[in-house]
Formats: sequence, structure tokens, C-alpha cells
Amino acid sequence: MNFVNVKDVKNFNGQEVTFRGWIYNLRTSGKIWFLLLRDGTGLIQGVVSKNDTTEEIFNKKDILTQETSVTVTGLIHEDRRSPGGFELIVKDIIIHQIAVDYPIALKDHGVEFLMENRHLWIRSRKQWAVLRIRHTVYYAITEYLNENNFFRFDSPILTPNACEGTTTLFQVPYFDLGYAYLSQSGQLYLETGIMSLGRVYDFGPVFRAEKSKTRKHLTEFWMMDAEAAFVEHAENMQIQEELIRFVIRKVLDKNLSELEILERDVEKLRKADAPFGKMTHHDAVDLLRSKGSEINYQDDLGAQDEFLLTEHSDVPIFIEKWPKEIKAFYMKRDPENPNLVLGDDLIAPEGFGEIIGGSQREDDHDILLQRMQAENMPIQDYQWFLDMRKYGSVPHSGFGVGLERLVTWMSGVQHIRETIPFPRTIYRIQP
RNA sequence: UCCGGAGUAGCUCAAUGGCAGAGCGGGUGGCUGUUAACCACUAGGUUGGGGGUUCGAGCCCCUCCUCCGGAGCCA
Repeated sequence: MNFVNVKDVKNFNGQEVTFRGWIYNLRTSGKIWFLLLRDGTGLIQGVVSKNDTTEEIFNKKDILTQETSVTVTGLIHEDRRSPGGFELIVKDIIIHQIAVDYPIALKDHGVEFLMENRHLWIRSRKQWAVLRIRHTVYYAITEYLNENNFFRFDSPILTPNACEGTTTLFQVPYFDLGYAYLSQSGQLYLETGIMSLGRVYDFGPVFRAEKSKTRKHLTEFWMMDAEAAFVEHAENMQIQEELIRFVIRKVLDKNLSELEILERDVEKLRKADAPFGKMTHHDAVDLLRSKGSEINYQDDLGAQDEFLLTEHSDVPIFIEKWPKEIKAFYMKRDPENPNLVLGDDLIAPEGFGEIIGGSQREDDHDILLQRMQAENMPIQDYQWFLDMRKYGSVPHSGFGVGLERLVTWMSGVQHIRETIPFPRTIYRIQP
């Protein structure tokens, strides 16, 4: 048999082919009936008419159900009336297994019901489309990095100590050594990698036990952390911008039909592939206060602030040079103003919020040590990290991209939980 | 954790303190071009758990549970 993927259907016009997949929907109309078949690569409509087939095949309409697995053979032909422009004149249907009482109808469902049935919900068209965009984004990021001399450097997931505050760590028993913690970021390890490979990245799941309950948070999410030697603040932002614009172009190139399924405004993505905005934290606060926000110059941006900053912008905006008090200990002080650090956040337009956090790192041993002592960090646990500033320290920078945040923005979905196959949130770990 | 909201048929939702209903899905029948098809008939209920007020509670009160939205923190 000539097994074919639905996505390749246009190459088989007029030929007899066989698809393997699942029944997405069934419509009967007397002496003719239609089935929608999905095979993972796409959807195609099959037509079965009484006059053109055997009674045995025609009567399969009485036993087929939504999500029944089948092998379907037939003749491809072009037809405007069919979704996708091609349809299959069915000659034979082999049933693998009949799905009984599939719970997810092609109708509205509540979030709780869909989350309980996440293992089935991923078969639905919109979820399918989002997961395909996730795939594109994932590979676009690695492609950009691989082509720009970054080496994959896998940092550990079980770690002895925290990169950030300990209240947000997941703790696991670790033999006779007490406890280990699930990694929140591979950044500190990546910083060691650049002294070997020059430019490195890791890409994997990270874990944050934050009790965040918003549409932008997961407790387990995928992050790409990149780190580069001899790269300073301005170049760091330039790399981030090139990377994100590369991802936008890849998604527009590969996922137009998925974006259409999701009813994403593609023009907004096209416009975002242009030079990004840039302002200092101080200027951002000025702007926000002029718009009525009560934010202060020592404050982090809130969700409303991120929206206000980007509401009239087609492109993402960098917020750079932050007050050192609200940023992590490892960020390098601004040589022009010791109260600031050379950090940058990249905020996506349309209210999708922060998608990147990055900074030039503090490369001076004594300044870094001071900063760590001021934050009461257990210095002995971080001796290896301080070592890098003793044995050939160099200026260096890095950043972390939240994969699901980026996919949320690209696909335009309203909640981050739809951008990962099995979301982990504060109140849900099933299925 | 805080603030707000919701739990009624498999699903989405109605129901002035007074007989618990509709659409979808299921079943049966009809229809040769359907697009989440349509039409007719039909089955389907411990109204989240516990307690209370009342002649009478899905509806009011207390409590617990579950979920949703938002905030803070962050990617």
C-alpha cells in the first residue's frame, strides 16, 4: 500500500493512497457521509457515497466514532468544498480500535475538564497547532545558536544550591548528602562553560516553586540559557534581538496554517520583526508615571506596567540598566552609575510580558564576593563559581529565554498552560 | 498567600425560596455535499461534601473541598 501523510496530499492528486490515523469527526447525510481524518500531520476529509462503494464500507458509518483509529484507502482529488482543498474518495476502511465515549466533543468545554483530560485535549486542533509552533520555536532557537558559535553545554538539573532565593526551590532527598534542589536555571554552570568553549547554551526544564498563579507561570518550564565570553551589555542585547527575530521568521515560514487555526493576527508577528525598542528602567518609570502608574524608581515592573509600556509598540522592548537592589547578585554594575546593573529584560508586545531576562555578569572577584556576602549567601557553596573570577576572568554576558512565554506570544494563546504538553502549575500535577 | 468568582445530566449552561430545564454528546429514525451539518423522537439528576434557617432550599447562613480569574514573584 502507498502510505501517505496528509500534509503531502497535494502531491498525490488523482492517485490512490492510504492514510493511517484517527477519526476527527463524522457527518452523515443519507446516502452520502463524510469523515474527517487526522494523522498527526494534518486533516483531510473523506467522502463515502452509497453509489460508489460497497454496502460493507458504506455501513461503517454506523460503527465509527470520534477518535477511532483507522487505515483509510481512497482516491485523492481536488475539491473546493473540502477543508484543505483536497478530499479522499474512500474505497476501504480498516478499523484498528473503536473509541468508545471519547469525552472531548467538538464543542466548548471548561478549563478544568480540559485540564483533567489534557492527555486527550492535545489531539484537538488548536492544541495540535500550538504544539507544532512550540516545536518550531524550539528548533529555531537551537538553530540560531548553533550557527552563531554557541555550543550546547548541559547544566545539571539536580543542584546543591540555589541560583536565586531558596523559598522557590523544589527539594528532593539525596542519599546521605541531605537534599538536592531542582535547578531553577543553569546559568551559573554555563558561566563556567564559556571559559572552556567560549559560547555555550543549555535548554531544558527548570523548576520554580513560586506560588504564582497567573496565565504566565508554570512551576516546570523550559528555558534556554545562553552565555558568552567577551560579550558585553550592548552586544548581549543585540544577540537576543537577532535570536528572537530569527524565531519570528521561522514561525512565519513554517506555521502559517497553525497560526490561522489559532486565529493569530499574523501581521502583528510580521511587524515585530523590526528593530526592537530600548529604554532604561529609569526612562520606563518616567513614561509609566506619565501614564498614571504609581511605580517608583526602585520598583520592579508589574504586569500592568509591562502592558502599558508595549501597548503602542509593534516590537518587543528592552528595559535595561536596573536598580541593583531588585536584580540578582551576579549582574555587573553599570560603570557609569554604581546604583545600576547592566541587566536587560525583553518585553513582548500585546501584553504577553517578559520573554527574556539577561545581563552582563559581574567579572570582578571582590565586587562579586561583596555582593554575595551582602545577600548572606553561603560563600563556601559557591567557591567554584567565584573561582572563575580568579582564573582568567573575562567580561561576559548571558540571557535566558522562557520557551513557553515565547510560544504563548507567537501563538497568541491566552494562557501559558496550552504551550507545554503537560503543564505543571501550583494546583495541578495530573495527568 | 491575598482579592474576586464558580461548582446543577457525560459536556456547556438555565431555573423570583414553591413541579430541576435547554443545547451538545449518547440511542433510534430521516436526509446525496456536509464544514463544530441539519430535522424528529428518546434515555439521562444524591444540584461538590457536611451542618443550619424555613411549611418548603439548586437558590439564604456556616464550614470544608475543588476549580477559574487577577495580584505579588519571575522566564
